Amino acid sequence: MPVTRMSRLFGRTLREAPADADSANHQLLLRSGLIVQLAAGVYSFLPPAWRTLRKIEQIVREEMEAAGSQEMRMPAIQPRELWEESGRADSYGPVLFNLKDRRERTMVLAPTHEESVTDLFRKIVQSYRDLPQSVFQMQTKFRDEPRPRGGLVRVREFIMKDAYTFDVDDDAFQLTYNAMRQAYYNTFERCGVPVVAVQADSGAIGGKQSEEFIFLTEIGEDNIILCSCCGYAANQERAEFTRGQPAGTVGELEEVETPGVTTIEGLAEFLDIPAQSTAKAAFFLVDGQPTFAVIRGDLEVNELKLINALDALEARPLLPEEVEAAGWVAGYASPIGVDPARVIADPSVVEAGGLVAGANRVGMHARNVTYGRDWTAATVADIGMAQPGDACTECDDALKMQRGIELGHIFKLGTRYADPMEATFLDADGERRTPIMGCYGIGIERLMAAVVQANHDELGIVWPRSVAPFDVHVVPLGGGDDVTAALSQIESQLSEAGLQVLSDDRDERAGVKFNDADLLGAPLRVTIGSRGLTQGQIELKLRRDAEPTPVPLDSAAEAALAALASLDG
RNA sequence: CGGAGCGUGGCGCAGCUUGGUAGCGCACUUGACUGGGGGUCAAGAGGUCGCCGGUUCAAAUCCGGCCGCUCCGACCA
Repeated sequence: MPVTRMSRLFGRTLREAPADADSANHQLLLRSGLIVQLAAGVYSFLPPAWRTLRKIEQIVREEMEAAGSQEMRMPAIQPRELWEESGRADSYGPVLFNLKDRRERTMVLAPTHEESVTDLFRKIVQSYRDLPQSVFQMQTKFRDEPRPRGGLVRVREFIMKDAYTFDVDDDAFQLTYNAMRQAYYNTFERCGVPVVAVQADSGAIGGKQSEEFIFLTEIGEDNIILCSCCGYAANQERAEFTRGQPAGTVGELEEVETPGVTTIEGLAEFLDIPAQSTAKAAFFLVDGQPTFAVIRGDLEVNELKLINALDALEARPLLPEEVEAAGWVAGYASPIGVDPARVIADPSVVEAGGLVAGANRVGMHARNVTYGRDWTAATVADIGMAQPGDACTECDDALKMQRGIELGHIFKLGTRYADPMEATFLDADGERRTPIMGCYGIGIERLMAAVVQANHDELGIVWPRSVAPFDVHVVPLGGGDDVTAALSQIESQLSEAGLQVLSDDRDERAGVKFNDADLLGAPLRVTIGSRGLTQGQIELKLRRDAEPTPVPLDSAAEAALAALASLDG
């Protein structure tokens, strides 16, 4: 393997990070000259970064193949009709990069490949004898994200590993899913990034159950609810929680004057009652329909749960004028008298008994508002947002919340795509059946960012050996004949041993070379200087260690291999 | 899409309020010295000050419009 010369390396290190970079990984990736931004959410990956990305890809590839998946390739350019067939042209619409070919036909740049693979399935698979099937691809995908951010964390053009599986039934699927789940743990472990699997919402991909593999870090963009007692972990989007003691009252419905009181906090204070004794109304436009959501006053509505409970596609808070048009009084709204078909209630208000709610008149609230007696809702469902401190549904311990980055997401798709696209097979009885699909994604560049975030210090990156762009960073000091001779000996011994070697052949001072070596973060540094050579010694230093170790020049290569081997354990 | 901020040499920034020859640090080139944690000295190269328009004798600076980038939110594997 040829030695890479620092003087020839395409890219430069920076002493100061560009002002745009916020997180440690983004700053280090820029400072070390690994990535260069071209546009918002669009980056170039210079040679060392590309080496790392290929190593990550290879780990992913090995684990996918070990799980029985076959690598393949699918088109990035696709006719928009394919997306209309699955029904996602609209739901995924704004994220799709659209383009027209010379015949004015509308094409899209694929953001993901469920449609493509389902199309392939129906063209290829006819019999249960052909199942199960598992394929994967690592390709560039394109998403016109509303807001790229965090360096490589959310970008618009990125490599994604996606695997897709097809099984004859739920039982068979579960085996496939479990194997993939294990492959995910293996993959992240090998890349040196700790992850936690959490229950998640399946979002625009669709389907029934899904789990995200989260790297917990303060720079993450997802909120993760965790129970340190029993291990429950879920994205806040769908986390469940116990609602605590109801604080309802018993009595006749009666109105009470509450001038100027329009918030739950104000109401609780004005009437000297706990927020748990109040009902909160929140108004949403759900798939175009004004919807009245009711939840206990101390809780917040989780819009995603709301959408899922109503089997809807989208929701947003109503604008003030829309609230008025619906006949509701912001700040004093009451579910009493509202068409139950437009009301959705959280169990917290149903179970509580009498609560203080609005009276649908400015300046008036009502006491003892009781579900079932005074009002009802067509839908009663969990629409509450779990918060840190809420009780775990499994063990009643207090839940915690941490930020995290979603590195992988695995889904049970069920028949979400096979149904609309009419992908079927014949079973042993000659009956036409629909395959149970799964899909399994990993963002490759995002994973690299997580590797850096999880493996750095104040001086630079500390690459895990498995994905380091170079195994060894050789630093010759001075250009004396003794150094030159030892350098050439070491370089050839290390590269003949199969190591990837970066050699700093620049005429720079020691400090400059050491700082760049720390920044670039190769696991092992080999320092060759006259000072040591007079005793026949060179120095080895693991990047993660503070101090170098002198070793005899003659056995330096073996010592280097041993030092690297010590990292793999 | 709503809110905030920023666009001046490769990177980090000053200059703008009060219009008048575009500056500093790092990096880069050449030379000398130096040589184990971003060294010193000397001499250099490099910028239509994001773009377009306006005001003015004169615009980086004032005014209008647009574009780009970042952050918060919305949204989003």
